[in-house]
Amino acid sequence: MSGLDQTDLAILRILAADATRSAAEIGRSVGIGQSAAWRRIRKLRESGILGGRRVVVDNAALGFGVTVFLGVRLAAKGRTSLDEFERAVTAIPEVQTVQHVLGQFDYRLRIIARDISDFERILRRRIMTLPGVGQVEANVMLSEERLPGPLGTLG
Amino acid sequence: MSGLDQTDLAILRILAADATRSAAEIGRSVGIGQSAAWRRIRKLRESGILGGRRVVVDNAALGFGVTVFLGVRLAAKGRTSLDEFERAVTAIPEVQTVQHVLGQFDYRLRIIARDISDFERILRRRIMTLPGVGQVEANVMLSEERLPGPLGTLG
DNA sequence: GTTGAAAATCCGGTCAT
DNA sequence: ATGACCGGATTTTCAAC
Repeated sequence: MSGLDQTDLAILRILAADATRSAAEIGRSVGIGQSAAWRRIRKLRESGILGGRRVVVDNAALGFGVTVFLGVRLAAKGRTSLDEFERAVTAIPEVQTVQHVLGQFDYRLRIIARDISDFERILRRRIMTLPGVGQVEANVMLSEERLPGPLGTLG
Repeated sequence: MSGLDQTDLAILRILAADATRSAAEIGRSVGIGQSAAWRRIRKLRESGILGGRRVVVDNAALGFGVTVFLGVRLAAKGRTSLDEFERAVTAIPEVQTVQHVLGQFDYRLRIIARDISDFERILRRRIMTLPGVGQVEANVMLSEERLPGPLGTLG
C-alpha cells in the first residue's frame, strides 16, 4: 500500500525534525544522490504523506504568554448543534485548534491568551456564550515537548 | 518591546500558513522588495519570534489512523515524581506530545496508534505501568482543525 | 531504479539612496 | 529603514545509464 522503504522513512525522519535541510544534504545522510533524494521527496509530497511546511511561531514573543486547553461538553448534540458550535468557535480569534473528540468531552480547544485575566475574559465572554455549551474543563499549559513519535522507531 | 509593524505581521501570517513562499514572493505580497522582505524575515528569526520550519506528516498515511488525547493525574507529585514520569513517558515511541499542565490533570499526552486495539495495548502495557500514574482520561480524536489563531486578527 | 549536469530560482550579502 | 545588483547555493528539469 504505502510502498515506503527504509530510505523513505529515513528521509521522513530527517524532514520531520528540520524541514530546512537541502535535498543534497539529505541524500548524503541516507546514502543516495541529490537528484534521487529530491525525487523521493517529491513523491512523498504527491502521495500526501508529506504535507506543507509550516514555520513555528513563538506566541509568547508576540505577547501571548498563556496557552489553555479546554475540554467542552455540549448540552445537546444533534447534527445542527455540532455544526453551530463549530462555526461559532472557529470565529473566535484566540482559538488556535479545534479538535472534535470522543469520550468525556465533545470538543477540545487550544486557546492562546495574553495572560490569565485575558483568558478569563475569553472564557466568560466568548466560550461560555457559545451555543449549546455544557460542562467545561480548563488546563493551563506549563510546558510542552514535541517528540518524533512513531516515525522515530518505524522500520 | 516587540516593535512589529503591520508589514511584519503580514509576513508572519503568510509564513505561518506556508513556509515554502520565497522572500521575493512575500515581498510582492506585502508591497516591499525581495531584499527588504528577506531582512525582515531574518530579524524575526533572530529575535526568536520565528522558529524552525517543520513539515506536516500525515500519520494516517503511514498506518497510524488513531490519535488519542490522554489526561494523566499523578498519584504523588514531588519533584522526583515529575522528573521520573517525564523521563519514562518520553521514551514511549507512540507518544507524540507531552504537555505539563495545571488543573484537573498534571500531564496531557498526544498518542498515535495504528488502531483502537493497538491503543489499548499502549494504554495497558506502557501508560498504566508508568511510575506514579493515578487517574487517566482518554479522548479519541475524530477530526482536527488548525486556525490562524490571534495572528489572523492582530494589528 | 539510478546518476550527472544544465537552467531557473533563491539565498545572503553589499552598496547606494 | 529601502531597492538594485551580484556570486554562490539550491531547486527542478532533463538526458542518459
